[in-house]
Amino acid sequence: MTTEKRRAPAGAAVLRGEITTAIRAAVMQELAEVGYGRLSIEAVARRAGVSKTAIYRRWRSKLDLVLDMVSAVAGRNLPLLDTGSLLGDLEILLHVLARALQHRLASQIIPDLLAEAARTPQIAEKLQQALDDYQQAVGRILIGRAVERGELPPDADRRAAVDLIVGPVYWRMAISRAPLGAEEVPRLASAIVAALRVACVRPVRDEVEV
Amino acid sequence: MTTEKRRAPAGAAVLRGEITTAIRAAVMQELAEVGYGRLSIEAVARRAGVSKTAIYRRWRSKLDLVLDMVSAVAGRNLPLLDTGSLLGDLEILLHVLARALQHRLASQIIPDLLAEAARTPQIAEKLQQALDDYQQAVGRILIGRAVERGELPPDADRRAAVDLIVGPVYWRMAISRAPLGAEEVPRLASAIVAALRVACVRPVRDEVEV
DNA sequence: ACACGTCGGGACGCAACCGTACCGTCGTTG
DNA sequence: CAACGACGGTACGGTTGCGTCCCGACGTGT
Repeated sequence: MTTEKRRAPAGAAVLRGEITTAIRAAVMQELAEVGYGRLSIEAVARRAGVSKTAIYRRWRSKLDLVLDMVSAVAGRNLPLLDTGSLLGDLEILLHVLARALQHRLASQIIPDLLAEAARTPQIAEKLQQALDDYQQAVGRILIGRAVERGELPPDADRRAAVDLIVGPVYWRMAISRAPLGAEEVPRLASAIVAALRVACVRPVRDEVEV
Repeated sequence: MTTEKRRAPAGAAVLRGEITTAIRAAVMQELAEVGYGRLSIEAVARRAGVSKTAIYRRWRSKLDLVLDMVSAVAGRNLPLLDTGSLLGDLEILLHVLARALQHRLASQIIPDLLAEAARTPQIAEKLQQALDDYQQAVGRILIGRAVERGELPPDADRRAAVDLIVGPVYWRMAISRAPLGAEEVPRLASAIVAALRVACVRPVRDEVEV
């Protein structure tokens, strides 16, 4: 192939960012409205006011498109302030979670993709990775700080901790779909602290395992 | 219309139970495999080895079909043994939950339908109803007993209690999709008991905590 | 000012599914 | 034993979405 002089694309021959943005927004809307299973490229194009070709030029398939969006959203990790106490840190975290899950888009898309992950390995992988990162962050920062302060034993089980922290909020907001009043957060937070103190006592059994 | 003598359907003119059963099984399989969004009557018919007509004779639409199955499954409430202590009751419940969520069909169908509920009012209604029943059962029986025994204060907040009990298990099994070893249950149970003791102190506000 | 070359848009063939109408089958009831 | 009548199965038109191809438009670099 004599690709002697290959000028870089220029002029109208360049992806217009505004259109990419419009597509991304449309995907979010569609994802929330019909779910991943029924997500159709045509509907996305219609909603974005864009041609199908515009989408196929950017992503190879529906899966590619969604995977890209997931990593974009999941990439940014939440900042966890250090309030000086486990209880305070926890309250902040719960507020952030509750706020995030209050958004219509999030509360529809997240459970949908999590369900889809059970049957689409690529989605599962991406989400699992994002989830692991998140869990590690929570475990390392939140629990780690508490251990340093002496609020929790040093051999705390991070996985169990994350279950206890995130589970109730997710259940309440995304499954039970009942609002979590701001005034309920402190009580929930202190309950979780109590649970963590108990749970983080390592496998009592006859110890042995590391 | 002279509907004078109308003989009751008989002979071959009666729904064959075996076919109904085959359809139900096929729906479960399909639901797990492609989800509600992509559930197609044709695929169900194929898998069940049955004609589409057989399905349309029994249910008016896809929604009807699924709603029927949901109420059939959700109808049966789990028996909660009385072990004599909140901790014991809780361990039993957690084991039951973990066992139920271990089944492939359940762990795929439940999150899928819960996500779908966010956009299909009828499904939401059915599931919400089933969920409410379940939550009430747990709250009334499990928490109720604990209150009678004096393990929890009488004005316990059942909703918050259910969040703390079910949330972590659901998160672990259905979202994080990590197995919950039987040896972890006791620790989790005792952690939840600790949380309940704290959480069930009603809206404290400016009151002296116990 | 020209030419380059990618862009967005519309159209097309293909495949899957929906919901219905029709048709021969079959077991019970009188 | 004969006739009833709903059964299950096939066939059909209509709709929707996929993925591709071709074309005119357009704006930057030479």
